[in-house]
Amino acid sequence: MTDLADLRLTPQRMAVLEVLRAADDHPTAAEVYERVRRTSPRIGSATVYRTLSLLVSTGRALELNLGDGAAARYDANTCRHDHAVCDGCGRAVDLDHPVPDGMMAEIARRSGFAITGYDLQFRGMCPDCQANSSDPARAAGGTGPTVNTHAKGALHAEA
Amino acid sequence: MTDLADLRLTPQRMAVLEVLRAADDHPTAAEVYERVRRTSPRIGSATVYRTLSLLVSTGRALELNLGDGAAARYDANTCRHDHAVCDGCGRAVDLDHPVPDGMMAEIARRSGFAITGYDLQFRGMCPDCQANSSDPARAAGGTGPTVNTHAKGALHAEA
DNA sequence: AGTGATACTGAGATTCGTTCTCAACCAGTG
DNA sequence: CACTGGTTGAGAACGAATCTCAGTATCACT
Ligand SMILES: [Zn+2]
Ligand SMILES: [Zn+2]
Ligand SMILES: [Zn+2]
Ligand SMILES: [Zn+2]
Repeated sequence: MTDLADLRLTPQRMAVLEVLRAADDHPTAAEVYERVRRTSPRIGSATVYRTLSLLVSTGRALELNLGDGAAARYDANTCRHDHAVCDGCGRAVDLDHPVPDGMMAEIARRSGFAITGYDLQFRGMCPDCQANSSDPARAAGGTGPTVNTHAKGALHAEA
Repeated sequence: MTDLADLRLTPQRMAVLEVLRAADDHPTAAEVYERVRRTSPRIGSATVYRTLSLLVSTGRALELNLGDGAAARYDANTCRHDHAVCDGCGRAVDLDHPVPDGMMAEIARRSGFAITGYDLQFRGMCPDCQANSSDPARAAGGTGPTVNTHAKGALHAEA
């Protein structure tokens, strides 16, 4: 990967990068901020946001938009990978799955696009939340996330 | 609170649904609001947001989170389909392509998740923006024309 | 008609994530 | 030492989306 030579390695940036590298989950910027403050209490949130986008734009981190409209998440695992997102607890686990190369070529051919990449997330229930599906209490460590209402109804006109 | 079995087809909801059905792009809530106001000037944005999520939760529209951190987009085409998003102009075109069923089963098996669905967006340059790529107005994304996974540019002092 | 129950609306306030502004703060260079 | 340019941090500002709540519309039953 790109080396850090072209970056000014300030203590704040170092702290952010270390927090991100130590994270096994996929923390949001706010979570990174919170963790960085434990070792660098004087850091400002603007610096964390700035550093995260710097890391992303230089290929040292990935920004994940898991599609639920929530905050962006950051991933120090820069190898191309996709995620499975739990509708219950919001956890996102890494997927190391084979991507059919022919599929992207086919899409490019049929759409006329010059495809440069793709984002793919699976959604479902993680094993923990499947076990606790009848229990309204949160799974271990779960940050009360997305209440997914899949109720169906019918619009009926009376006029 | 609201029992979805008791839904009324009010003029406001009618107007939102018609705007969405008439849209060939994938408008954001703000764009839907703007268009609805042309025929229903008294409508409030809260009603538009409420109606859109109502349409989504009752299966009459899809909410798209195209992953660039921008606003959600809405789609009256409720058939399962994916999108190709242009890094140049932001346009999102529908893709009608088959995703191998075996892939989802494999993901489910390996992750332990109970997979209920997936979100997939391709990114790249649409034909129009490819033609105008000689114009150095803006080339925010990677300029690589071939299949390249999330090419990251060198760090440039971001404005 | 009237009455009450319930759903819906719209204006504004509020929340949340993120970016911007700007004075102060280093780190180099001469 | 002063100069210069990148960096920081506090708070303001921003855009998207939701919430609050009083007022309105529509229903069921008389
Ligand atoms: Zn879960
Ligand atoms: Zn990951
Ligand atoms: Zn384009
Ligand atoms: Zn579509």
